[in-house]
Amino acid sequence: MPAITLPDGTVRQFAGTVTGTDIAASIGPGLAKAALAIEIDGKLCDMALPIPEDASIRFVTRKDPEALEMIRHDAAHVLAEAVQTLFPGTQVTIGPSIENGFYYDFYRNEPFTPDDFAAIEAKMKEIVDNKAPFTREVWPRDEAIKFFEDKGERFKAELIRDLPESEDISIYRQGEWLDLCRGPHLRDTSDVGNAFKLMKVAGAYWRGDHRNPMLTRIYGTAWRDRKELEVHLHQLEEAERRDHRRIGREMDLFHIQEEAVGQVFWHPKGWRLYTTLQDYMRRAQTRWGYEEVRTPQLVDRSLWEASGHWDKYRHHMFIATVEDEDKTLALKPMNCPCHVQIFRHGLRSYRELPLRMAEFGACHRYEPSGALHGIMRVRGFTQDDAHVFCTEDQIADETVLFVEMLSAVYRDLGFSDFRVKFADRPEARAGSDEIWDKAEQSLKTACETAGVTYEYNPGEGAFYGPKLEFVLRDAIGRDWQCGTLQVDLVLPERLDASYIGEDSARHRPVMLHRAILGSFERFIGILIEQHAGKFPLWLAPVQVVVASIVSDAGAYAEEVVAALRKAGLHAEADTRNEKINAKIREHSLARVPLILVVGRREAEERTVALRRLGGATQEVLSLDAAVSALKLEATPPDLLEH
RNA sequence: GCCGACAUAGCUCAGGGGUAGAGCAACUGAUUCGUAAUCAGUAGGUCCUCGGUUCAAUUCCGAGUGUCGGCACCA
Repeated sequence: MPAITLPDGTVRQFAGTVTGTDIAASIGPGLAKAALAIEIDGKLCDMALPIPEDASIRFVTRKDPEALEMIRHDAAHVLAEAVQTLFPGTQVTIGPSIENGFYYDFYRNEPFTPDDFAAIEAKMKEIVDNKAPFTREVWPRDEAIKFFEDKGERFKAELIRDLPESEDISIYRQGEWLDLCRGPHLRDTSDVGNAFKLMKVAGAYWRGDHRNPMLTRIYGTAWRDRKELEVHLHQLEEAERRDHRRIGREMDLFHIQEEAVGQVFWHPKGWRLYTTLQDYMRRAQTRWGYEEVRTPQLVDRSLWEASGHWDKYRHHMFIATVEDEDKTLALKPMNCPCHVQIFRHGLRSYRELPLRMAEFGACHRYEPSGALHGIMRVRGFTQDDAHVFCTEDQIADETVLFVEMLSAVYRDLGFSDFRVKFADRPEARAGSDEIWDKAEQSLKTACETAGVTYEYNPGEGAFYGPKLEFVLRDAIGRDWQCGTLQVDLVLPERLDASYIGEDSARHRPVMLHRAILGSFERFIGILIEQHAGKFPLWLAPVQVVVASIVSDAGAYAEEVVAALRKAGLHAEADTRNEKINAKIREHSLARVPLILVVGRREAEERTVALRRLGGATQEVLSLDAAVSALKLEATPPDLLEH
């Protein structure tokens, strides 16, 4: 006699074991039709699952987030059935739901191509239209393994073998087809609906390990209805329009070419953006008590051996030799060992700590070819790097200070939203467990002091210490890891850094590695995509174009430009023999934030007609008023008087 | 690095075993115009590189390089 408690608190008694389907039917035909799944005591289950005992339940309908996830998961099953029907001999592996959709990994000698999509999608629609119920069965482990092995499905058999003994081996059937699956699933294949689309094929390693065979993965997107699908496809187009590689070309900011793979040729406008950002960061560093340094690009192998990088990262370092000298040097992949050299040059006193040493450090790393991506992932880049040499007691205060600085910088650059992840010891690491215990504990304490809440990112720390990762979210909801704060008790030891304490004895300092932007290249890529190239005025490479209407106003336009430049603005004159419509269109497409239109009238009255990017209206100002207003408006946020 | 796709004018792209095509941009000329495209003309190419097949390859085949999408990697 199970008593079923509904979300509104009412309790219904049933004569014997019931299912979600029974309960929904007993409540009403509307719900019976709408309920796709049932949550039993907080656990999402199939509608058809028998409920023998008292339980609190809740029905999941198409509008619930869980339903969308199930639609995607079911779509993956439907995809797998379609593929195995059309391409016999293909082995199935796994197919989860993911953000915006699903994928399924197959093993097949011949990989799929997007040309196969039409046929696969057609077959999927057929399967959906068949309205085949998803039914759950629990099989004995040995039987399941034998079944899949006999079918030649060695990946599935391996999955079952690796399931914990305590777990049921559940099999879901949909019509003729079946798959090992934890579930839960929707009622039948028609619940998947018609708002799905196959998107791309890709290679993926079995179980994510590059030593395993390569599978062929088919990605799809799936939604509740066609309208949601359309919105998603539209967002993808929008993201493509924001692509920093495209905007970089359109705005003439930078390029990359074959002779310098993974390295950026900054064009004048891109470099202006870069230096504006660098100037800003330099001011921030000064304000927060950093000293700037500069260290060599090429450093002898012995230093990298001492730091441990040679051992671990040699294959990712650019090595340089000269014919006349028997030496091996490496382009620095990071700055920390060099900063330690400055620290240990001469005796340091505890009075100097915390010592904050910053460098816009140009680094080179031989990134795997497949990792390269525009200017976001490159082989030559510049970090806004710094190392804080301090005592263990100072870690907490330094963390507080750093989080304060990072928040201010992100806010000034237009990012208000960021999360923190705590990455602890990786498998391959330097230093004893004791040291790691200490480093992780002090970083946790520091987070508490700084009021930083974080999520765990297990095993993702640097080889010399745990780290905080600062992940910011851009205008279209994508996450980017930029900032980092790492506690390092290993390198000071390895590179023999010390200071004289109050007790006149030598002590090891702690090293905090930290960056806010990460790398300029990557961060500028993010900035471009965040703003879709429409930068805030202070960052815009061309801030103002003065466009003349008639050639008689040309001289005045030049005069306006000169006045703006004198005030420190990046201004250009457009006195070409073109119609004003054409000029406005062109500079608007070039994402110039401000256009000053000048014709005969403005020249006579010494005024300008100000038009803002995207705006339909204009504002007529005197030249002097315009110059001082724009100068103020173009002031970097950290230099504004509050 | 691995799997797949792609590489044609500055850009976006079409084409195809036998003089290489469009739009935009560029250049020249005319036009002097009031808030998102004035008109006309001209020029522009090792069809990524190297090899093979062929009477003939930019096109077909192979290798390499690069880019793109994933996977793996990201000190």
